Amino acid sequence: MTERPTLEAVAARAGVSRATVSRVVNGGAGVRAELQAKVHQAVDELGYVPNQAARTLVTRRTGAVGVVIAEPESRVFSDPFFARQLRGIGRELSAADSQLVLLLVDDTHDYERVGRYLAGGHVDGALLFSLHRDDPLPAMTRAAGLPTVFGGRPSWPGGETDPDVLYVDSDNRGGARLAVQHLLDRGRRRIATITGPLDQTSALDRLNGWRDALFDAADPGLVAEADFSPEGGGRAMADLLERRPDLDAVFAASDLMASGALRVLREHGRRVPQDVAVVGFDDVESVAEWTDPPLTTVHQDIEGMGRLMARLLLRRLATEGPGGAPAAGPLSSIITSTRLVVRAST
Amino acid sequence: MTERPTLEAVAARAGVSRATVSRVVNGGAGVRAELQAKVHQAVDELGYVPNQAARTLVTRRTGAVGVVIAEPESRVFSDPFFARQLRGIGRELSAADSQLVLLLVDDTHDYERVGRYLAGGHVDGALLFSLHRDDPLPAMTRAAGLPTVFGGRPSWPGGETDPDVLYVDSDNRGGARLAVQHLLDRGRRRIATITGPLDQTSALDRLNGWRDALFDAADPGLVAEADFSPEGGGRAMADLLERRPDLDAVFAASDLMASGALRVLREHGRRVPQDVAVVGFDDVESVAEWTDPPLTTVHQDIEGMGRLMARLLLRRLATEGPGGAPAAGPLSSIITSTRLVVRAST
DNA sequence: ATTTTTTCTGGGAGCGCTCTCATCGAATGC
DNA sequence: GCATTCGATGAGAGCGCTCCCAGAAAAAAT
Repeated sequence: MTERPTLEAVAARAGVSRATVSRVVNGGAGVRAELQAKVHQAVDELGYVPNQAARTLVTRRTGAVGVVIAEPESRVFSDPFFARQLRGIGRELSAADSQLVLLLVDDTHDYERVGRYLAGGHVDGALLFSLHRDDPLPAMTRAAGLPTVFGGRPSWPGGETDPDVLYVDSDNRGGARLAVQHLLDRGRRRIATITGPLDQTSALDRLNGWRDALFDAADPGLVAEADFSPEGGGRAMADLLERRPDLDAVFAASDLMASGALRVLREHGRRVPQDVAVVGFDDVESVAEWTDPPLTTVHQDIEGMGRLMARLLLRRLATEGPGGAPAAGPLSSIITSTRLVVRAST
Repeated sequence: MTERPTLEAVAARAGVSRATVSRVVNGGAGVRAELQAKVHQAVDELGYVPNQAARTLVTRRTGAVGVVIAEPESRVFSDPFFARQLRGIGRELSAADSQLVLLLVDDTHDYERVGRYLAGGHVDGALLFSLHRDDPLPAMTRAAGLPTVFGGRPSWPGGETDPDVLYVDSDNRGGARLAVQHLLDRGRRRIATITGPLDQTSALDRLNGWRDALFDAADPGLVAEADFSPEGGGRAMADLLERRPDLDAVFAASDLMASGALRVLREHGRRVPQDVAVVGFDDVESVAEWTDPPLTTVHQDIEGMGRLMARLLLRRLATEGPGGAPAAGPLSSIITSTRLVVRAST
């Protein structure tokens, strides 16, 4: 590995000062065109690339944003939800010329390392996702003073109302109400629900939406908790069929779980939608459109949520960082709306 | 965001010098226990976290490794291959207390940003994956003098024999031979193949393995190129059925493509394995064991390959970096073996 | 022609850390 | 008891960069 050239070297070669090279490298404002050309030539000849560590040390900016997903890889890579959201984030950051750094937290031991990474100033801000109750990450980024935006409503006490806590979430509760109301409109009366892990607010909110719509008919015996996976959804469905063989509809809190439920219903000889109607949540095309029958589901704009998260963080960085504008109006969390997409499963 | 404490502040509080605090923070070798305790207390009280940029500036180490995947998110997140390999890498890096930084290259514009990130000294080394022919990344990391390990045999001229180029690959060609030989042993004679994108060496090698085993029977009309996806595999299968309705076996260069092929065969009323035998490649349980019928396939240890890549890179870093041991024997690329797993599709 | 203003450019401090080297006290050897 | 060695500590240089400020040069105004 040959020695990497420094600003100094470029300056010497171009016959100018370090300061001038620095100006040129950073846009060249206020430098004569002639000198700029000289500097550029020297940069090319030497193959100069600025040392980010040195730059970060003085500017306090890294140009990178950390995205932390606290789920086992297996889920991150199998649930299209993450991919979609990540794409939205990536697009937005890319447009702002920021680098997305994806950090996966798999086992507990990783928390410490990731925390150190975040607190160590490797990134300008953090996007945290899919948090479960008591996740230590929010406390970590807060202690580190790292601007953070959450994907999904935070679950800790007061988190929701704290103006310093920014999050992007979809209207889970409203969406769930929509789904269940639709089932009621179709004449269904014994409507079960398969929930996500109830230590996540999204799962909890969807369950509450189900309760809202059913009032007294919200029988706890019609609730089965799963984990957002197809297998979990299948198991929950089997469980429900055993407990309440007379159920005539199911609201699954994710498309993936709904797909598992559909399979189990088929195995039990129940026809969908004739015997049992099924509604999902997410509207991930690669799942909802390809199930048999295609799934009625609650649509949320996942990629858009990712974009919003990124945009919110970028705006926060722009106002809080050094040289930032003095707050162009307060930032606030965002709840995106949902809508029902009716296909053949209801 | 409150001012973050510096080493200086900790030193002042503990009543020692900066140097001593630095020693303690980095392991505490050669510092009296009494002082160590004092320093630790000061660190805790102040909530001190070392500034990585400053540290990196002098040590030239970041403690992070960049993993670059040059595929659209949609593929990265739907092909279990990446997840598995990533897990292997993550495990190994985690054990070495290094941070995995995942960089996704989606459109062409991203190359420049990722290149800048890699060259800018954000990471100590890079792991590059799934490269297509003429991918600019290898040239970038080489120009930046960044230690790099490749996933899959490099495709550029001389890349394979250059001792400076390290890669981990499985014996794709041998595996493909195994698969086709197995089909021959089963008495099949018109054996088609569905390949991956032929600008990737893994796809090319598997095609060559198919040719090896068939000799003269390797009819170009029995080859269809796809893209490693189920849909692509399905399309290729349909294509083959049209061109060679009398084929009696298919070797698909990935399990995902095989699954698509199985679906299309079923739709065309061909029974597997009676009418057409199918072999895949990868042995990703979540696919191969769940197809109908379960898939005979070539097994490769994907997670193990990820671990090997990481280990190779770490070893390279240990020897090349500042203060590195003077090369504990030369490093070399690794080809892992494959084996056939026979299930019900043949 | 002289002064004032405006543009450019360079000098130099300093970001927070590590690491070499000199220092100093204590422990050891004779 | 004095010279020698050794371990623990601190002083200080410097990593590569940005950015403030002063000074030089050019342009504009008097």
